[in-house]
Amino acid sequence: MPGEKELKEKLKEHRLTPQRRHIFALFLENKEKHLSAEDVYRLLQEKDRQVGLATVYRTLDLLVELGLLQKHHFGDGRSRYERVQSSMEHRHHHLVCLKCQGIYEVKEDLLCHLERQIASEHKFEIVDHHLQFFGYCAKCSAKSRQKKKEDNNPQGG
Amino acid sequence: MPGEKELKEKLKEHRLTPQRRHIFALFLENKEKHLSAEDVYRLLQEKDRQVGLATVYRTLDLLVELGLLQKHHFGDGRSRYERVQSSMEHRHHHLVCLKCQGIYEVKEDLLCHLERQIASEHKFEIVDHHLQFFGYCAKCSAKSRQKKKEDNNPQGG
DNA sequence: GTTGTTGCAAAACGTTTGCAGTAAA
DNA sequence: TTTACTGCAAACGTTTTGCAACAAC
Repeated sequence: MPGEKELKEKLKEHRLTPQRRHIFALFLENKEKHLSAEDVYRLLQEKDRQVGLATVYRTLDLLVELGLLQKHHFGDGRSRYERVQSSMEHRHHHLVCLKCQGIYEVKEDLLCHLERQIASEHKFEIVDHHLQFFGYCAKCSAKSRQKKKEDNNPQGG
Repeated sequence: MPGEKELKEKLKEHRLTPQRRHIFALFLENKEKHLSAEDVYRLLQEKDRQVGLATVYRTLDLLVELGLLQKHHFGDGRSRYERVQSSMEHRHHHLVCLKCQGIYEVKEDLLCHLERQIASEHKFEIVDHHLQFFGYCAKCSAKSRQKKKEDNNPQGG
């Protein structure tokens, strides 16, 4: 399994169990996805790699602690997890569609400068940031414009 | 009550009830605070303005929908609400201390340019953004440095 | 008087925990 | 063999919901 070595190294005194391998592997297969605990549980079940939900939660916590995963809160009531790429690539932002709940990634990170400025101005030691843009994706935006049109001309114009 | 007119105007077809006035008033008195539903419930209780918890939740939802409050997710498992100032001032960011859970505000908004750029590049209609910096506030940062020192010299040096 | 709103209690939801059995080291 | 880990079920804290009583309009 690719990435197995990384997992083993990071685990250190922790044990390398099948459950932990399965969960980590799932994130390697879904690098761009933002999976909830429930997603992980369900996806493993579908692959006949059933892992108890409590174990899923405990493992996700552990992998975050080890720096292998990143935890996000997009405001839909559940936490979502994502593979942390190399530290170079790890900075990116999210576009959260308020209509379809889709999550899109923005690759650039243009906050380094801002981060330094804020850190020195506010005497706050920054270790991470989350930047989320809320709005409407192209698809939903088009639909919404369509609907507005219809509302203004209910007879159909 | 200051701001009452604004509430009445925004409510439109909704009804202006004592409960809604009390909750909105609480946010006018706590412009810089990030109150959870439980906070609102408890604070009103202390002021002999008891409102049922379910009503607190329903009202907070409504006030967000009306654009009077903003909902935040700082990752501590509960939603927090904050008064939306005039649209000019409404953009600001948060410093979340990972140690003491303190939330500090950064007044500037330097993302307008970035927002426009992302909107056009990704064909995403941005209506809001949340920018959170995670790290350690001055107080906790000092404590942490102190602790590290002690760990390196356990005999005390 | 009509209809939206409230408060309560119950339920739902995501998440955590206690514990006995299991398996990695 | 030791000790960490797992799975289950029960508990937890936050949020939502059904419903009858109530109050704003």
